[in-house]
Amino acid sequence: MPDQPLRIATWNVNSVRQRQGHVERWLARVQPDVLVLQEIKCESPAFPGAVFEAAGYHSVVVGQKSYNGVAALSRVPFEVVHTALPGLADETPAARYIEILVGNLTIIGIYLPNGNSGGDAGYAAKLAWMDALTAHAKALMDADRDFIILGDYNVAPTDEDYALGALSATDALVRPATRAKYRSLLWLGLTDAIRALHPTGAIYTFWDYQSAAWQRDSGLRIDHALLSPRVAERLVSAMPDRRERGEEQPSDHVPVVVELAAA
DNA sequence: ATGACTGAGCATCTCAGA
Repeated sequence: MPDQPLRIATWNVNSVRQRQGHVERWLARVQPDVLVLQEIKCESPAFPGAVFEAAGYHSVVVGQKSYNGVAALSRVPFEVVHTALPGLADETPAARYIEILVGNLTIIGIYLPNGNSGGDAGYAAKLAWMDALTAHAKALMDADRDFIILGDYNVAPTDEDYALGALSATDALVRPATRAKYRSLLWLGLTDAIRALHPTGAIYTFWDYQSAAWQRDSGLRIDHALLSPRVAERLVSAMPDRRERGEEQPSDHVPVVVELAAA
């Protein structure tokens, strides 16, 4: 079955219950085919799926109390493939991973651990999560699958990806070990959708609530969409939707939208 | 030198976020 043109997006909403109206309005305005959400911050039964259903989107939810939580919304048919990152040695994994299949395309939504809390163990858990993600992506590559991994990576890949002073050099989002793991993922042969089309310049996806970060444009580029090789050939556009950060009571992240041509 | 937002939850403080 040939793949159709697709508009695929990711958005860390920082509580889906606080941002339900924002998401509804955004779906109506942008009309994505698939939207993956991060930091829904609720257990699955509390997810406002009926609201999105009324807007034409089916959903799959991987929730937990208070923290984390991911979901996928789709107006096209899909199958749920995984609700946790395969290969992660964690008895009770946090709700950070959803993998669905749309036609021949695997769509993976991730909320990668921040790594700044929990001391050395917390940072080690971030790196372990990245290792497991890379191993799984390699398995998909070896199986010759078409896929896109998008979401909140909590990694600013280069110094161009955060505003001067927005982070310290020792922050878990920019530490050399963090960036090395990210490059290991990229170097499987994946394409960073935003940088493929916009190789240089400040392009941010997050602005802290503190210190008037939005007003000063003191942002970070930490939400990414990585494409497998054949999917990268279909890439038409990729850009954060900055407009959402200027809305009332916004999330601190904005959506990132990727458009793919038909296969 | 400093500034300090937001959300959830056994809640008037703590943890986490980045």
